[in-house]
Amino acid sequence: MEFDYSTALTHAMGHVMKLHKKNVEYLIQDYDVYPGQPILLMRLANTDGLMQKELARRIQVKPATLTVMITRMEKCGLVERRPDERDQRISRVFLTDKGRLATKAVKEALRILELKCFEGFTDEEKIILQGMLERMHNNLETFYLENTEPSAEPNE
Amino acid sequence: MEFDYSTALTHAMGHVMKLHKKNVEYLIQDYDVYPGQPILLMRLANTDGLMQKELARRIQVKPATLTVMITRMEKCGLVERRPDERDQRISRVFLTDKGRLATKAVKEALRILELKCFEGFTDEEKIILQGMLERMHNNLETFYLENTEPSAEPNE
DNA sequence: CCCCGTTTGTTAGCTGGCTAACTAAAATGT
DNA sequence: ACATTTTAGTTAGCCAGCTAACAAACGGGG
Repeated sequence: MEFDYSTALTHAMGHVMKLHKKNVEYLIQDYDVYPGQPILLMRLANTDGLMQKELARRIQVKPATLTVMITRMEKCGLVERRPDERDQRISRVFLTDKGRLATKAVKEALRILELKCFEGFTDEEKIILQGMLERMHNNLETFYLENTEPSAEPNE
Repeated sequence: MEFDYSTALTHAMGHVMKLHKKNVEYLIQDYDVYPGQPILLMRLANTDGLMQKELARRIQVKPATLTVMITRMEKCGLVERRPDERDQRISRVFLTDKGRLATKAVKEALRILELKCFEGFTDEEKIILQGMLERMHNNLETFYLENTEPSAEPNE
């Protein structure tokens, strides 16, 4: 009656995501884009000019992490910071022209890879998978909140 | 006719895995075990005494990465290196008693989390998901090999 | 008006992943 | 038997993620 993690579904899922990441890196290697940046570029392509805190929240990363990434990307000329006029604490992040070009390439790479990844899948299967992922996410989030924020049921 | 990565299934899957990792980190925080180590400990619990290269291959990590991890874990007293008697280049990695204790706790945490993650899933659904993950893995691996090792069809 | 708490962002220092360049030991070949 | 190549592991230096401690700007209360 042993639990064998090597057969766990989350373990298999981790391997798939690792392989996906390796593929992304291969496809974007000719641009000045590093491993963590595609997801950030996709977010910026969608909505430019967010403040860093909000941007960090959207891509599920801590503000401190984003600071370093943005600084690097600014040096590469992919993005630029512009201070907010009203609130001097805030700096808003925008894509440069070079950034927009890189974003286009990254988006195409991700599109191709998504196609390849689900080759042979029916639309119905993809919908089923999406539903499962949502349920997993809910389960994990509930578990996390229950453990870290035992604010509910304070007594008894 | 735009591709929107925020709706991509791999994107959703990445979020699920991130949340999973956050939960693992929460559950093991009281032990001298760091984020990348659970998967390594699980492997060692399964088969002790592997040479580093083989161990790296099993957990899908480069040998250089493993060197640093093992060195740190050796300092923490979780594992120990023993030189191979026949081949002086090889060092084999073993769990210590402390390592075995930590492994037990990690395994329990992963078991609980796996249960929570798939709460509400039927056995059939889990089998379906497993099949999908295998197909995704195959698709991505095939794509990677086709691109990086165009050894097949050398001409024409 | 000024002090104090809050919010935004940065810096420092850690783990973990990678590649590239290196060392040392073993295996091979002439 | 010696030189060469191959293999295992390490080191250095990079990017990405985190936490903790900090600086600077905003805002509200007395």
